[in-house]
Amino acid sequence: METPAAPRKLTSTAQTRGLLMLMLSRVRIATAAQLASVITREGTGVGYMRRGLRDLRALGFVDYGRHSREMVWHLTTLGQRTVAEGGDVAMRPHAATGERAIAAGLAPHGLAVTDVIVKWGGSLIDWEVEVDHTIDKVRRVVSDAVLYRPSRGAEVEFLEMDRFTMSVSRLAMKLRAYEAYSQATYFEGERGTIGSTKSLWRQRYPDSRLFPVVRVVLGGREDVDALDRRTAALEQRIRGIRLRVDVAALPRLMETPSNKWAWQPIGLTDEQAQAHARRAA
DNA sequence: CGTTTGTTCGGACTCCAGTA
DNA sequence: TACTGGAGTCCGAACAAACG
Repeated sequence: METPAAPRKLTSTAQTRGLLMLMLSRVRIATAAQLASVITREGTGVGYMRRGLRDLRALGFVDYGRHSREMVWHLTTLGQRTVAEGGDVAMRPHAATGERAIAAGLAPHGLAVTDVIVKWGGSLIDWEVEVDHTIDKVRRVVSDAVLYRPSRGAEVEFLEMDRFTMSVSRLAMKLRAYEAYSQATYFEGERGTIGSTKSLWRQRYPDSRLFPVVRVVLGGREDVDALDRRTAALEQRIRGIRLRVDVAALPRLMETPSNKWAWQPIGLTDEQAQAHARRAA
């Protein structure tokens, strides 16, 4: 590939650079430490990641913005196009690069989402961030992240990050928006003929028996008790919601191996969700 | 033996508390 | 309020070790 005059010898392997590009295309923004923890154990390899990132920056594929002390990395538009042309992963053509999010001071939210994605483990390829689910002309719900992994009757899971920046009632409204999305229908068939009504969400996730679980991660505070109180308040607000909602506190998740993560269900149980699905059918 | 990966160290930066 | 010095981090580069 013709590159804009590489100023010096590259100090990283093509393999790591490719991996970095791939990871950044999935999580959108990340710190060097976060990226390192995906492929090496905690603490090691950060310097190595930095080398790769520096090379990629010299090549024009990535850039960084500052969030206080930390460098927050993101793909450039050139980088995004390159990943898309690589063909290994599906890239949305007009996805934002993350540069603006960092500049706007939204880095902490994005980094928290990245934290969960990275710590969750599994394949980064299976994640997509900032996914737009349009309900109708005025309503839509944008998922912080979607995990493409079959789970509990659905082919994906939704991830929502809350950093104590919105009120509990607004958080509840977002979950109600998910509920609306789960129940929205559209009419299929010619005007005036006998068509059929179908669930909107099945257009996008046709291989799911049940509407996906919404996982809410509460962060923004180290105080776990405060987060628990928020969980309880949220549970109150969404009482009777026809949606499976699981909640967990970010500080707890960060200190626990991901296979032991404990999620607290505050919406429907799997059985209830199945019963609803049968009744609707 | 050249390349790749991990570690160490100095410098630069940011945050914060104390002071005028 | 503006300034300053200290403390703590993070970055980058040099160095060392492991690898094929």
